Amino acid sequence: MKRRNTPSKQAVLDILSQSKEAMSHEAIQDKVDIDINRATIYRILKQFCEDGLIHSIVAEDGKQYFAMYMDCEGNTLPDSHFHFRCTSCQTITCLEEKVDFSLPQGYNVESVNCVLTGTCIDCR
Amino acid sequence: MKRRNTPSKQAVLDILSQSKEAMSHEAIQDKVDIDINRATIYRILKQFCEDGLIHSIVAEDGKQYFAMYMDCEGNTLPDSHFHFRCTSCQTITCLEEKVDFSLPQGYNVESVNCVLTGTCIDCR
DNA sequence: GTTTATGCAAATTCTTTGCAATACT
DNA sequence: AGTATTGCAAAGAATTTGCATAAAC
Repeated sequence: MKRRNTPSKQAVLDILSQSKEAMSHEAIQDKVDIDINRATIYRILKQFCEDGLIHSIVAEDGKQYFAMYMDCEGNTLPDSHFHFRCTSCQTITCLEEKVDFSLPQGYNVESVNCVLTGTCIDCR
Repeated sequence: MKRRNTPSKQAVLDILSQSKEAMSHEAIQDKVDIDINRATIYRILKQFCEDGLIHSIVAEDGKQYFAMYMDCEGNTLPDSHFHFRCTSCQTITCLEEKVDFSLPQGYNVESVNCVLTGTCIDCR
């Protein structure tokens, strides 16, 4: 399936590129300057994930959050990094800290979903 | 609120004690030998979590999974350990591997939700 | 002109809640 | 008797899907 460039995709990408935090679908919809349908946003995000443009994590609240694979300075994040979810300001940040582990032999890891929950420095 | 002992709670606890894996609400309901209402199971699990008897994690599928704080041999698991979710056999196992990280100063962690997804040794 | 994207509404799935009935202690 | 627990049905929230229309290439 060939991808097409559309205003909706561009808008979602713009928002995510400007965000230091991983955003929920709802937050993206709120921030986007044009009206995009909920389902469309979900489809765009899914596509971006498939294309490796962004990554998604699922937090303890059971919701998905999306973020670029790059931080604001344009540095690529390590494939598997920790995320921090602040229960006070509700933000989810990508941490520099890489997830490090060793598995029993024979296990094969395809994806990593690590979220630490608590209060961030701005909220304590 | 004082806790009472009931057949439903006992049944749920029995199932979880015998399981090497973290179980979804649905799996528990299927395995329990008596009929327990869905809502009741959720309430029991929530209570067990509050009491620190079991722990819950949320996997990438957005669902909650529950497991004892002890493994089958009766050894207590570390507070924060990795979980492994096999996309082939759909099981979620508590790993011995402890989640290890260091946070920027000022961050305060209350809970840890770490799930590695892939294929386990039995499924490759 | 084809094929991908979108909007809309409805459907799914997991989880929670209100409330009346039941069962512990 | 008094309070915790349960079942039932309905409500909620997040996400997905089918389908007709619109927009990209």
